[in-house]
Amino acid sequence: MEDEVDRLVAAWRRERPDLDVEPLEVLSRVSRLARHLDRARRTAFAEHGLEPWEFDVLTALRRAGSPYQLSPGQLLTQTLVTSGTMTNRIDRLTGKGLVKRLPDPDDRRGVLVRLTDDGRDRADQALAGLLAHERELLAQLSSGQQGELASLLRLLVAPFDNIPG
Amino acid sequence: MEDEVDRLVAAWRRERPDLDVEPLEVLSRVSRLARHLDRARRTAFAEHGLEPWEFDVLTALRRAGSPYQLSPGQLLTQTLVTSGTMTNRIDRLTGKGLVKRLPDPDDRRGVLVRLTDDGRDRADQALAGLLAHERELLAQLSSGQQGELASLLRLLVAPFDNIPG
DNA sequence: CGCAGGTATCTCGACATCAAGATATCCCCG
DNA sequence: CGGGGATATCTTGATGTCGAGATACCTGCG
Repeated sequence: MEDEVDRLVAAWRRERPDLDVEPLEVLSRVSRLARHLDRARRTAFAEHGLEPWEFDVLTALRRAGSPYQLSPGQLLTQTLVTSGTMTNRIDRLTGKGLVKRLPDPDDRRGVLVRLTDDGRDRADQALAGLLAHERELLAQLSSGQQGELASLLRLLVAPFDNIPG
Repeated sequence: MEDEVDRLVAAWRRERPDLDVEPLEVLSRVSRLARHLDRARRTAFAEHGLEPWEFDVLTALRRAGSPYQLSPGQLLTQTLVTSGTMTNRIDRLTGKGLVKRLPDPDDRRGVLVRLTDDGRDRADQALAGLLAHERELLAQLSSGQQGELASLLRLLVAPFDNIPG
């Protein structure tokens, strides 16, 4: 089955036969797939009354384990947004009663963001819903193919995640 | 080499051992990699005085081949943005002298967006720069691995691209 | 002890995006 | 030929994000 990137690459080969556009076969597919996934996630979360960005923050806290709290700085590295964005997100989630801010007892510059009980339940429900949707998308691939894909992607992501940038 | 998704999955297995979080191995990596790529692209394009969204539009027109023109609607499907966004983008690119709007001779509702000579040169330069950067990122993978990765990704993207959504 | 540099978070203004609706035009079918 | 639904583009208002800078606090060195 052909996809938009096949068409895109074919067009470049016609218009710019002097260039090697092979990298696009991988990286344009990653970007486009991510864009489609964003839309699908938005739909999936709407069933639980959450926005994708809310899910990202709540689940980061949920994963931290009891007492479900992290500093804003830790949340930054997990969600790949800037500090201004995170401040704003925490404000809004606080307004919805899903998280609350506590002073960090060990560092008076710092703050700890903690999940409320309601926030925890929402995160758990939305995660289950998301996984159900994602399993459908991945039904295209055998279990072995999924593992292989994950491994190849890891090779590309690891440099970003490990060499801080 | 471990990445953030490995840590993320391990955390879920600890916190929610009842759930099968396997889908995240693939799809969370796609989302995170796309996010890193966005940042890298932003840096690469800055060398040519372009924003990523400008690149997306200009290259779509460039790929169309002489006379380098498409309707806004055709640009929508290629760039995965909404119509309001595209109107805004065309306005701004027009202001920078990189594209111009022409009436569609065959449909008075319609418009054709055409690349200017300057826009064409910018697109060509930025593409060459982007490919150079992307080749570095992909140096982690052998040629065979790149092909395999591209094929697996195609399986996931194709349903979105072919069943209009 | 005191200061310089680093770190954590927040503030602010600019900007790009989206969703929904408005407007103009097309096209098929009766 | 005329009306109704589809289509193409643009408008509007709300919102989320970013980048740069401000503020408060920590830390190590002299």
